[in-house]
Amino acid sequence: MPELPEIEVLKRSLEPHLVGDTIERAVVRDPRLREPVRPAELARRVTGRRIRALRRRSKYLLIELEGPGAGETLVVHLGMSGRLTLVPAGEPEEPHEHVAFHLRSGRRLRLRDPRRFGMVLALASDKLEQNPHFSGLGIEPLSGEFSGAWLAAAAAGRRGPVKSFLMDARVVVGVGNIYASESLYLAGIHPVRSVARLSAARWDRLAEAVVQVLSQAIAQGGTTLNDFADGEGRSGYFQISLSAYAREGEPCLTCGTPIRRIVQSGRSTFYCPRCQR
DNA sequence: CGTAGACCCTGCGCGC
DNA sequence: TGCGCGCAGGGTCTAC
Repeated sequence: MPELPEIEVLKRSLEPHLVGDTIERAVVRDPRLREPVRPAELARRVTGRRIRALRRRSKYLLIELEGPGAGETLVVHLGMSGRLTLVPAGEPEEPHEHVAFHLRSGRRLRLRDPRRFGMVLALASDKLEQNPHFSGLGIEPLSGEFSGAWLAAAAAGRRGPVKSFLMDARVVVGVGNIYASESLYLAGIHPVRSVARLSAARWDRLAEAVVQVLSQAIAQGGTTLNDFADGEGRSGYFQISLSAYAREGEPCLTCGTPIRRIVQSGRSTFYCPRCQR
């Protein structure tokens, strides 16, 4: 479901409602997620704490809680099928509901995740960077330091197709399967091309394309192919703007050549065989 | 060391 | 209608 833009949209939609509210109870209905939820530890770290701020790192939503010391951070990852929504108290439980946070305002923040690739855990805020999920993460593509030169430097001595490189979170975070195809299409770069064979100018174009695609997707509320929704259940509409992803056989918007689908590292890649070299 | 593939899950749409 | 198959936005581990 979610790549960087979807998590950013989720964060922005929840922020005004959550900041200032207090978590009164963490209810774990089904601990079976990618990493089993630890109910006792979760409750201990979040119960009674006021929500100070929301942040995003990579595809993780970070809910920062006040507390003694540096405070605690509630970490939520949506995996492929996770949905985090704010609902009124008394809303009936839905299938695949794993965790619900009861808030002082009476609302509930609940996580549903049919495929169970998601994650919920709480960490001491000052230990976040040392956590294995975060310690190896690469650069944020919407940060000022991200550039073609940065990508080129990260690619030095590496091999393999540029699409896999772009989706490697140790290099740059947040670019998943949809936005990798879209960025390469916009940059006019063939997804199979080796990172060892990209000029500096093309690295620049790629970095610009990534920034443009992600920014536009955020502005349009994310991509809803099946089930993405923000914290209040609203769908995104960037799917209307997709140029390559999920358009196999349909004409390229630039040259009319049918969009092609191939499989790289077990994931679908969509590209225009004429415009992308 | 880096890269490719398998794997973790459920649900949906499609063709037969 | 019902069934089997392929496919799905992610991350991690293993084998080469």
